[in-house]
Amino acid sequence: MQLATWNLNSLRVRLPHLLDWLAEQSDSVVGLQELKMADEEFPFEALRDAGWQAVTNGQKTYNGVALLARRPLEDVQRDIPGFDDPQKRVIAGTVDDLRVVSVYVPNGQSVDSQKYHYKLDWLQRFAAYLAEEAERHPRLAVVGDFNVAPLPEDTHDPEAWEGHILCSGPEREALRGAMEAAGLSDAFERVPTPEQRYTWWDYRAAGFRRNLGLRIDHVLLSAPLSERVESWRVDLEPRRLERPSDHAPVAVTLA
DNA sequence: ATGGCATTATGCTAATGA
Repeated sequence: MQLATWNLNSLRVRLPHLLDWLAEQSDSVVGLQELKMADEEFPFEALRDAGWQAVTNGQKTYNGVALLARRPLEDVQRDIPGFDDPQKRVIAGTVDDLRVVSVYVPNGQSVDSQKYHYKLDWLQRFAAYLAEEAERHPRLAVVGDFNVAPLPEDTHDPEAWEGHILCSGPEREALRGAMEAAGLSDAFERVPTPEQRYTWWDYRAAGFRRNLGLRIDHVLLSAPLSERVESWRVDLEPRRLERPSDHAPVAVTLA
């Protein structure tokens, strides 16, 4: 089976891309981010017709996350319990014996901005939540847009990005701390380094054509799942289409 | 250092993203 994640940057605009991409995916659980759409508008019917169940935590204009699966999604949890946050960034569900979380971590705007501190606080809350989820669910997968490039080589220009938003020390430490607290490891690190590792490219300055990308979308796995990783890939085809999302889908296959 | 491009909305300018 396969675990995947895709920040769509508007489900309304990207629904045709999503349906085309889903048609090529076999047994999968897919996390989506940046739906920018309220749950009442979510295209449940189009997805059901395509063979996918969906659970959503939507929001108008900003944020919004979902989980898709070909099999029933149960025990659905929206948001981080006990954290009063109006931004819809988390949804969790269970498919068979697999617990999956779809997350859209705050962007942070710029280092030391108000949004940056919100991001760091948010990651602390998320870490505590993941630690609890990991205790409850030995087979835990956390997929999404983490808005953190973990390593210098996860950017096209490590010197230029060093210390900037998505790459600052506190952000990287917060992500690593969350992973350690929950016993999660990056599926990317379980496979030989692929030729293409970036998952996001700036719309501006022909970022995709020049491959000026970042690796900020991740599939994190608890130990029992980590051992089952067979491959990690980023699908570039949707990024080449007209009016693409600025993110490409990432998929990890498990034995 | 800035903007570059895209999406959305108490819309034609401003906020946000990464």
